[in-house]
Formats: sequence, C-alpha cells, structure tokens
Amino acid sequence: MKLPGKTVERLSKYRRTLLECLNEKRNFIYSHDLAARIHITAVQVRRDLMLIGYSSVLRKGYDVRELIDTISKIIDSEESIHVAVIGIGNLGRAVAGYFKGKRSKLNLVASFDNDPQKINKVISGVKCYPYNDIERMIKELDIRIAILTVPLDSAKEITEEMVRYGIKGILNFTTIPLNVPSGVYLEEYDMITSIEKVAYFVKENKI
Amino acid sequence: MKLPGKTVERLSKYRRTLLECLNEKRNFIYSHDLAARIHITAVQVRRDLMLIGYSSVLRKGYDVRELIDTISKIIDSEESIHVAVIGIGNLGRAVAGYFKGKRSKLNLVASFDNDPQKINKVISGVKCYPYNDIERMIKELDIRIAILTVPLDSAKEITEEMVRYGIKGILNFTTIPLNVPSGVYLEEYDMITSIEKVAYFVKENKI
DNA sequence: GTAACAATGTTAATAAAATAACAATAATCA
DNA sequence: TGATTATTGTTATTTTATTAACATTGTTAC
Ligand SMILES: NC(=O)c1ccc[n+]([C@@H]2O[C@H](COP(=O)([O-])OP(=O)(O)OC[C@H]3O[C@@H](n4cnc5c(N)ncnc54)[C@H](O)[C@@H]3O)[C@@H](O)[C@H]2O)c1
Ligand SMILES: NC(=O)c1ccc[n+]([C@@H]2O[C@H](COP(=O)([O-])OP(=O)(O)OC[C@H]3O[C@@H](n4cnc5c(N)ncnc54)[C@H](O)[C@@H]3O)[C@@H](O)[C@H]2O)c1
Repeated sequence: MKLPGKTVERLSKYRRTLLECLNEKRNFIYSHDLAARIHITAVQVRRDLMLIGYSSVLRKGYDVRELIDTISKIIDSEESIHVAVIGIGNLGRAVAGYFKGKRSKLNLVASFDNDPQKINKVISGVKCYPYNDIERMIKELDIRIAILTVPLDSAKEITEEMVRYGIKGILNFTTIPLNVPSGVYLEEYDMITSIEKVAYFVKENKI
Repeated sequence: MKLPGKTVERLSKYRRTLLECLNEKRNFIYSHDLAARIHITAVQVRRDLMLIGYSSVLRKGYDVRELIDTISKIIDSEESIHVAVIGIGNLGRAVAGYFKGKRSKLNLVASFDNDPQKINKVISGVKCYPYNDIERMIKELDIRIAILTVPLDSAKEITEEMVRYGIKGILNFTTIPLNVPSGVYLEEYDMITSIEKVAYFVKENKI
C-alpha cells in the first residue's frame, strides 16, 4: 500500500488525538468530531480511513482503540526503530529531551557529537558517542533514522557518511538542502522558511 | 498579489540560496542552477518568479542581487517585524539562541515565561518577561508574531489570550491543534508527525 | 550578419489534494 | 414496525500544485 505523504501526516495526528480521547475515557468518536479536533473536514478523515481500509460498520462513530491499533499497524514498524540525534547542541538537546519523555516505537538510542566535552556523557537522557564511531555504532545499535542538528557547514558531509553507513531516514533541521540517494527518505524541517512564511502572511493581512 | 503558500516557502529558500551565491562572489545564476541547489526543477523556479513578476531580460541568468531585492520586497515588511518566544524552556531557548544570531527583518524582541527563575533575566540573548505582562508588552514592543513553545496544557489558553492582545501570526511548536480567528495566521510545526512520517517511509522502503 | 544555441517567460497538460455529492445503512423514535 | 435521521464509504468534481511544451529572444560562433 502506497499512502500519500499528506495522509501519513494526518494519520499521525489522528492517532495522537485518539490517544487523547482514551485519556478522556471516550471510546467512540465520530468522523466530524475527530476532524474538528484537528481542524480539518470530516470528509478528509473518512477519505484517509478509506485509504487505509478501515471501516467502522457501526454508525456510532469509530472505535477509538480499534482505530488506534489500525493506524499503528500502518505507520509503526513491527519492532521498535532506532533513532539517533546527530549534533547534541542547543536544538539537539531540546529534541532529545523531548523524545526521551515519550514511549513509542521510535526509540532514541544515541546521540553523536565531536565536542570532547560532550562525548561519552549522558546528555538529555541519551548517551553521546564520538562522531568518529558513528559507522560502528550505526551497525551495533541498528540505527535507522538520524535527526540532524549539526552546524550548517558539516551537514552535507555528515549526511553522505551516514547514508553510506546505512541510515535510511533523515529529519533535517539544518537549512542546507541535502542530497540523498533513492531508498533513503529525507524530511526537511526548515524553521526559517516557516517563520518567514508566517511573516509574509501577517504582512499581507495587514495591507 | 496573493501568492500560494508553497511559493512563499520557496521564495524564502531562493533568497537563502542567493545569499550563499553572493558569498561565493557569484553575481549571476541560471534558473536550473538555482533549482539544482534546492533540488527542485528549473521550471518551478521560473514559474515562481513569473508569479512575483520578476524577469531577467538578459539570458545570462538572474542578477543575484536584484533577485534578492525583489524577493525581499515581496516577503519582507518595510519595517522590521517584532517576534517573541512564548515559553523559554528547552526548545524556546534553542530557537531564541538561533534567531538572535541572524539579522533580518524579523526581530526577536522578547520572551515570556511564568517561571520565577527565568523572568526578568536575559536568556539566550533575549529578555524574558513575566507572562502576566504579555498584554502590556505586546503593545509596548509592538510584537506581531509569537513562537509558541509552552507545554501542551497551556497552549490553547495562551493562544486565545495572545490573539486577544493583538498577535497576528503564530508559529506553533506544540502538538496541540490551535484555533485562531481569520486575520491571524497560524503555522503548525509538528515534530512528532514529521518523525513518524520519516519512520513510515523508512519502513515502507524496507519492505 | 546570420545561423545555431541557450535560457527565459508563458501557456497547456498532468498530477495530486481537497472538497462536494450522494447512495447505503445502522440507530432512533413515533 | 416503518419512517426519519445521522453517519458512513465511495465516487465525482473542483481546486491547487507540478510538470511539460513551446514560442521568444538575447548570445555566441562562424
Ligand atoms: N537552534 C535552533 O532553533 C535552530 C533553528 C533552525 C535551524 N537550526 C540548525 O540546527 C543546527 C543546530 O543548531 P544548534 O542551535 O543546536 O547549534 P549548536 O551549535 O548548539 O549545536 C551543534 C552541535 O553539533 C556539534 N557538532 C559540530 N560539528 C560536528 C560534527 N562534525 N560532527 C558531530 N557533531 C558536530 C557541536 O559540537 C554542537 O554540539 C544548525 O545547523 C542550525 O542552523 C537550529
Ligand atoms: N523540545 C522539543 O524538541 C519539542 C519537540 C516537539 C514539541 N515540543 C513542544 O514544545 C513545547 C515546549 O517544549 P520544551 O521541551 O521546551 O518544554 P520545557 O518544559 O522545557 O519548556 C516549557 C517552558 O514554558 C514555560 N511555561 C509553562 N507554562 C507557562 C505558561 N502558562 N506561560 C508561560 N510560560 C510557561 C516553562 O516555564 C518552560 O520554561 C511543548 O509543548 C512540547 O510538547 C517540544
């Protein structure tokens, strides 16, 4: 099954919302209710669920637990997938600290840095390894995904190396566009572009 | 002129790339060259530039300086626009520190928090004010844009207040979907969704 | 000077995403 | 029970975004 990226994004949001429902002891939720919580339309929800082949049968809304399970089967791996933060600076630490708080199939197992002050210490809940050991550690810890928070000038080279050593997914926080071969999935996370977009639309509204 | 959001995003990236060109003492750049640097197509570049009404006349590529100016005229405001970070925790500090390093039309002028340890101190290069003063300070400092990095449970209430006090744009780092009235621009920045998307496509590739 | 080329701007076509329309059916209630 | 309502799943339509096609026009080489 090949889902559109946009649908995958929404599935992630659906699941998060559904987990909140469980907390509130709600066991059923209507499509329009789920939609309202994330500010989209009910049709969009139903269409996405159609794409993943989920169907509720009852007309009393979706079974929250069941839908969580269905979505998890789609977007999660069987086994937990190992993640590392590359460059445990200001942003890297924030992200690492945040991740360690969650339990999920995504398991933050290491960080890497080249600052002697940092290596071989536990920072934001995760052990920092010397970047020079990354080839070995990717294999040893079976790391699949890298969260890239190194300075701009080293981002390109580090990416090439990581890909060579077997990394399959990269979440890029630097503002450098990266080149990855097919078979490696890259998601760009461009804060500057986001804020400039906000600024543009704020300006346009004002005028 | 009403530009598509996607085009605005790319304009921000074009400008950043063009500024790099200046550093490299390149004064002209072809559409296909600019495109290659951010991994899109030359047609996309030309189409975006058509939308903003820029035209090069020469066939020796775009004049880098001229294009930077043109884009800046479109996406920047005349005067600098004031930004604040709300919740100067781990993520807020990283973002603030990063912003203070740049000079641009976007000017980070304050942060707000309710932690007595933090208020009235300079953190990551920016003064932290008590959140209780936010109404007054938004007016006093003419703050237009808020970068929201508070804990989940306070995000909704804080957003409503800020909007009431005149904030016009919000970059939301929390994973709570926010409600804003029309006239206020909201950009969601959902890290968890991004990483789950990476995980999904990594998994799919593997299978 | 002019033919060949290279790069642009624009229109046309395609693809992707969102929205609308609607038929089907369980639940509700007179 | 049977009509009514509410909600779903799916197909059709519209909108938006991307890609392709192509005519235009400086530039270059001869
Ligand atoms: N902080 C933000 O909010 C923010 C926002 C947008 C983009 N970014 C980008 O994210 C990246 C990190 O930002 P930051 O604020 O955390 O910077 P930072 O300087 O605090 O952190 C960078 C870390 O990378 C490490 N490092 C440097 N070279 C390395 C190498 N070759 N191998 C391994 N580790 C190395 C450094 O020791 C440091 O710990 C930068 O590229 C920045 O442009 C940050
Ligand atoms: N750290 C990350 O990488 C990350 C990733 C994704 C999402 N987020 C989201 O970003 C937000 C912040 O994350 P964090 O890791 O920086 O958390 P944090 O706890 O380090 O920071 C939160 C800050 O907000 C302040 N605060 C709390 N209540 C407040 C209030 N009512 N008014 C003003 N300030 C208040 C706290 O004093 C603290 O300084 C959270 O909502 C989190 O879910 C963070």
